[in-house]
Amino acid sequence: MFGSGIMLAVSDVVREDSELVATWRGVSQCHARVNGALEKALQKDHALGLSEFEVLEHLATTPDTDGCRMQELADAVCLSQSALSRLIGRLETDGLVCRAMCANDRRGIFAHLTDEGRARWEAARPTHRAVLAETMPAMGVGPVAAPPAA
Amino acid sequence: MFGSGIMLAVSDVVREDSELVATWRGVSQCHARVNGALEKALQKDHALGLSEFEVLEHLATTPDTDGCRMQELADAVCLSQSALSRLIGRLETDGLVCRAMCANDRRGIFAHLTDEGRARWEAARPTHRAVLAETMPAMGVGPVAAPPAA
DNA sequence: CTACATTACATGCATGCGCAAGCAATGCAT
DNA sequence: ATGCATTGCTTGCGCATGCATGTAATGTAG
Repeated sequence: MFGSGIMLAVSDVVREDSELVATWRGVSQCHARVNGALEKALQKDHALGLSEFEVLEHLATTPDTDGCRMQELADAVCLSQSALSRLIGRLETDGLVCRAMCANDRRGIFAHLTDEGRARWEAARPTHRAVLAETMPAMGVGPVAAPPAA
Repeated sequence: MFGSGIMLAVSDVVREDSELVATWRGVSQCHARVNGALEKALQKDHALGLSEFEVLEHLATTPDTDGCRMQELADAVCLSQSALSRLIGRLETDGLVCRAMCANDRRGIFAHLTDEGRARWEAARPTHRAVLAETMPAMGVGPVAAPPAA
C-alpha cells in the first residue's frame, strides 16, 4: 500500500521532508520571479499576457498545419479548459488566431495562427528569451519531468 | 561591454536559447502540477488555501516571537503587498492570526499566530508534506536560488 | 430508433490576484 | 516648525482563473 517498500528511520523522514519543502520553495520562488518578469515585459513591450504568448508559441511551433485542438493547448500552457476557451476568445478578438471546426468531429475545434498572430509572436519572442536569460537560474533545473508515480 | 566577456557563435546562442526555454517549461509544469495538487488537497481536507497555509507555516516557524511584519510575509509567500493584506484579513476573520501594532513604528503591523492558527497548521502539515512527496520530482532541483545578476 | 453515457467546448459565477491610488506615520530637509 | 519624500499597510478596481454547469455532437447499448 505504501509505494514500493519504503522503510525509513524517523530522522530520514524528517530529512526527506525538509528537502522536499526546500525544493518546493525553490521552484515556487523561481516560478514567481520568472513569471512576474515575463508577464510585465510582454505586457509592456507587446501588449501580450504570458499565457497569450505561450499559446501563440505553441501554435507557431507545432508541426500540425491545421492548428491545435483546444484541450491540447490547455495542456501545453497548463491552463484549465475554461481558461483556455476564454484565452482563445481574446486572441480571436484581437485577430491573432482563428477558430475552425473540425470536419470529422464537429465537436472539435482547431485553433490556428493568423499572419498577424505569427508576426506578434515573432516580435515578442526576443523579449521572452531575454527575460528568461535574465531571470532564470543558470544551473540545470533539468527537464523537471513528471511526478514519481503519475 | 556585454556583461563579462560573453562571446558565442550563433549555434551556441540557439542552444542556450532552447535550453532556457526547456528549463522554464519544466519549472512551469512542475509548479502547475504541485501547486494544483496542494491547493486541492489543503482546501478539501483543511479548508485552507495554499497561500493561507504558507503564511501559517511561516508564522509558526519564524524564530521571532512577536510575529512578522506584513512585507516580510509577502516576500516569504511570493505575494504582492495587497494580496497579503487581504490574506491576513481572511485569516484574522477566521481567527487564525492576529494583527498587532508595532509600538516603535506605528505604521508597522505584526501578524502572529493564534493557538487555533497553530493547531490548524499542525493539522494541515502532514497533508502538505504528503502531497509534496507525491507530486514533486524526486531529483534535486536544488535550491533554485537567485537570478544571475539580481 | 430511443435512451444514456461520454467527449469537446462555452459560460455563469465566485475568488484571489496585481496595479494604482489612498491614508497615516515617519524621516529629512531647510 | 513647515514642507516634501518615503515607508507600511489598506482599498477600489479590473481581470484571469477554476469549478460547476450547460449545450451540442458522438458513441454505445437495448
